[in-house]
Amino acid sequence: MKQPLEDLLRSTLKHLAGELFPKTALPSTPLLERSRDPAHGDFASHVALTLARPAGKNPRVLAAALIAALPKSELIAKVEIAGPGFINFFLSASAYHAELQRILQAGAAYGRNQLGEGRSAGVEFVSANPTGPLHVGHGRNAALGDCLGRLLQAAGWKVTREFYYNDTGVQIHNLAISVQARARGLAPGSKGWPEEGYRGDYIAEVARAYLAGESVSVEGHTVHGAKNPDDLDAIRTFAVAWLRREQDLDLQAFDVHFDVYFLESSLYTGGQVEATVCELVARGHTYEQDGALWLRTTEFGDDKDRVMRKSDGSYTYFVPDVAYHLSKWQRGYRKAITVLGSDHHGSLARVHAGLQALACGIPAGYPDYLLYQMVTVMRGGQEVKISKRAGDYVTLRELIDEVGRDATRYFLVARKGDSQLTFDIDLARSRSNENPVYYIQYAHARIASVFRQLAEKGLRWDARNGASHLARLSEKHEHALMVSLSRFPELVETAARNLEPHLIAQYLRELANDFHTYYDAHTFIVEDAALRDARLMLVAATRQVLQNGLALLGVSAPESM
RNA sequence: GCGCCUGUAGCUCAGUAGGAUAGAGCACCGGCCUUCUAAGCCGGCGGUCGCAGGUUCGACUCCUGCCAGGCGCGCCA
Repeated sequence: MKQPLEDLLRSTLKHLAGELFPKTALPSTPLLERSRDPAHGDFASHVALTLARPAGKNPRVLAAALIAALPKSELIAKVEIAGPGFINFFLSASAYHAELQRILQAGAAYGRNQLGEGRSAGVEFVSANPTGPLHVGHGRNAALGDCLGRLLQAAGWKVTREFYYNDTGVQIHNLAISVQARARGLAPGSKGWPEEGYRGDYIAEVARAYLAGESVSVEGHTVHGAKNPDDLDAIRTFAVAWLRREQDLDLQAFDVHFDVYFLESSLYTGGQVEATVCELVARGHTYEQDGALWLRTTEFGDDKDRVMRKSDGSYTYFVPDVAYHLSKWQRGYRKAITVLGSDHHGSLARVHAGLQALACGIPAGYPDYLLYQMVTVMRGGQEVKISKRAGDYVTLRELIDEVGRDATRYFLVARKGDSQLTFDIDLARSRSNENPVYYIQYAHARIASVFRQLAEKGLRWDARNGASHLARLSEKHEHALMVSLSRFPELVETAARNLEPHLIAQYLRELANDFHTYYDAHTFIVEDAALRDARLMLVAATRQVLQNGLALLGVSAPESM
């Protein structure tokens, strides 16, 4: 709804450019914004204020000239100049009526846009190493990444969800020797227990299954427990598969699914790590010092140079990181997003620098990062310390079991990533009625109930009749609701562009509020068929947008509660 | 010491690429169920947008400097 008006305004301005104001002064930023105060109309433009200085004219004079040049449009009922030179647009009722019809015609597609133009986007998230169950922080990552994927799909991107993990290396070695110790009957802390071992009870479970010769199927292959506690390779393979499967079960319970599992080890076996280093050396961005090979990342905005190959000949983790992100580009992702805990933000500059040093056409900001701050968990009024090795931490599974999938997802995406999140389990559990997700779902359930009631009364909704009597929707609550509905596509666009899923959560709460207010103020199932059908049209459109919005969050839209 | 992030109502947080009188929820006080689900609605209370400068017609928003908190600064991953 905003776009046609924006286009109209911009083309009018282009027409006036050079005559009323210098051509170069035309801003590329949006010219329109939603008015906060209904007294200011539906949309407001401050373009006259912006142009006043370069034009050397009074903004109100500019505004008047702009309005005079504006072509007639069915969308616009009235245009006013206000204050120092704001232009306020009052949309016609028919503009909103047309939008209602658009919502019902588009259905699940309402709100989508073509920002991505069908290009390929890779969203990498969770990417937890298979050394233990997923915890709350992974939950935030999973919720953000999955919603982002949904948002980008809605914005016309072809999205691939990718999970990157390491199946070798130090942490995995610790995992293997921990399972081995358990298999030999050792308990954490006892004599012979490895210093860096993982102490959680789940390790004992892995050891038990290994000794019992159980089999594990994950990512399309099956691993059998070799039973032999001395075979560390077999233990490692089994443990990795076991924990990967556990994670997959958690993620499935969270309704999060991946298209690609990418193993860090494949970058070594496939030669990409070696190739990346050779390329960087060939580009002349490296030097040797103290027996190590360094990359001059400072030439590309990093604050210090980085070691790529240690003096013992092995690579630092930073090299596969670069090779991995290079592979994203090579695999066709024109947009790549890495969802990452902000405690790892130090690696951003390095990866960006490494990719730029390769000078292979990757744009400067590639990949995008969606960083999120730590989640602190409160239980019994106390913070639950997260210590993976001690095995004492809140798992994602526990949260889902206690709070429910919908509420957990909603909570974890409802806040901006860059603010810290306190997840109070007791509150979420014992006072779940106050949870905003129920408020939104309740609006949807109420609508479903309205249509059930209608059927029970032997009535049916005549959509065509409703469509021809939309002029009957003249109450202020109806107008407010129509305004909110029409904002949805703008929200999807902004949220996708800025990688901000929380905007959708925020919006849905407001939309639900508009609906509940309307519901309490007016009865929908009235005698007057014209009014009834028109109101049900608005209600049906609300249901559709609630569904579409909840779908973006991966939260269900229940028919009853 | 350096870098990134944060600081908005008693608490938890929004504030959509600088716009008009800063908004929700919770908490607290007071109203609303013989009528489509009260998991709801309405009203009230509550603010020096961390502090100080600067840019601008206009700053919660941009810049600088301070203060406070979180995270990160290894030939660890």
